[in-house]
Amino acid sequence: MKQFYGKKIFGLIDCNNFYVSCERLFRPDLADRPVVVLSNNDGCIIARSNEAKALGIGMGAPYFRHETLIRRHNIAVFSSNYPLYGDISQRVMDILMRLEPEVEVYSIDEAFIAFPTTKHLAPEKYAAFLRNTVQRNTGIPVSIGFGPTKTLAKIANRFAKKNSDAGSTFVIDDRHCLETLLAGLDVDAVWGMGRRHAGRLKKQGVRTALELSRRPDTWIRKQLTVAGLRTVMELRGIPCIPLEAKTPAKKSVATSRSFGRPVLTLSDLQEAVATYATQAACKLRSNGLKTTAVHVFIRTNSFKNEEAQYCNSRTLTLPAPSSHNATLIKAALASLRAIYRPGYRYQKAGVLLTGLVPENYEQLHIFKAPDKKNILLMKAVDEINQRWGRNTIQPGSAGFNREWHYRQQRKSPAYTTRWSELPIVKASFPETLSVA
DNA sequence: TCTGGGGTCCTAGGACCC
DNA sequence: TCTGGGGTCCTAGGACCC
Repeated sequence: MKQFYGKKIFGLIDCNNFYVSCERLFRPDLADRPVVVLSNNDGCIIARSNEAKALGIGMGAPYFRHETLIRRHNIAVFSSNYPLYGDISQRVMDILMRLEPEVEVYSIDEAFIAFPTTKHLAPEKYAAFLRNTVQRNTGIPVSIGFGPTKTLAKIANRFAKKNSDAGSTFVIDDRHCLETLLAGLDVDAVWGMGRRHAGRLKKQGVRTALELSRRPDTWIRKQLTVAGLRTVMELRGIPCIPLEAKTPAKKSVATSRSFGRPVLTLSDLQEAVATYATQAACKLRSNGLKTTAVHVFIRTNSFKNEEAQYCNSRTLTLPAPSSHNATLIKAALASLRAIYRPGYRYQKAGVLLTGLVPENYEQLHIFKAPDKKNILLMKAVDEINQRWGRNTIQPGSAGFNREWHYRQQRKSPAYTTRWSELPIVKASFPETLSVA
């Protein structure tokens, strides 16, 4: 780091087309074929291989709009397989954590690292080493960007991705390199500048990241609030967003899904909401948390202009923090009954838990002793479902027919997380092989 | 027929208190 | 009967991220 010497270097390691790369791990026959992965309910395309991108398939594009193109080009299509992606992600992160003391797991497919400039004398070489290690040990290709701030590491990473010939790594290491890069970068490609911000900036004549970085602070603050100002400082090479190596405690937990078909009746909605409350409660327990507020929402399909629209939500505060299925279901269903209106075609429902507290935090209810039996019961339920599959034991209110349940027609096996779905390898010896 | 899900942070405005 | 300013807390909505 020539001009940035003496400071910290931030690195962003980003798995290339992560979900697609995970699917390809166990399907080497797909190495050169275009591949896409779909969102829940097989609705949108949320990951594309480079070949699929080249065919013009955009991020988040509705699947049904591209069906013809997909057939014509023999594109492989997968429903999302989160247990698989989560497991592979963990393996990638484990490797990074073995090599670096400070790792921030930023998302399922990205991690930041930070180290003093003196630690690794040639960042270019170190980036190549990291990349090769992850590739060799997991089979997942990554791109790596280094820069003097997290925002600039993000930008370096973007150029690394485009630069697969140069080893999929890129280092921003002096003022000239930085300014050349920013001058060629659209504002909406800057981390933290979403569509709204970028639109407003462009109206005011700010088109590139370099132009943005040269605007006065007061102007930025007014247009984009303090978060925007932080981003601009980072573009100038001044670190404002620290590395967070310790995962902060969760503040909310949500479970929501679109339905596989429109839902009209209260009883179907009740099954769905009870199911989501159960899943959310399970997430709470696995994070060692309890909730104090249960929020429920329902909504019709806003893409259907010709249909009557309705959406509503309600929050219920619990008398004492809880993570017990029955308690959360009861609260969620009470809210649902209050907001349900007949005569609409509902498309989505969800349960959001907020006001989370650690499970050992005992805000005792005046009239009720803590229910030890329930705690043991939930523990047993979680262990059984963990071992035998998610719905082995479920509350009756979550329903058994589940006609509203979302579609997932093209899911790959849970190759690495279920014994029954492990890939099978068959080896055969060629006849000419002589055994000594 | 068919358009995802799960998060965080910031701000403005209202309620409330002294 | 009339009247002030400042502070805190909470919530809803908007913006962003992957």
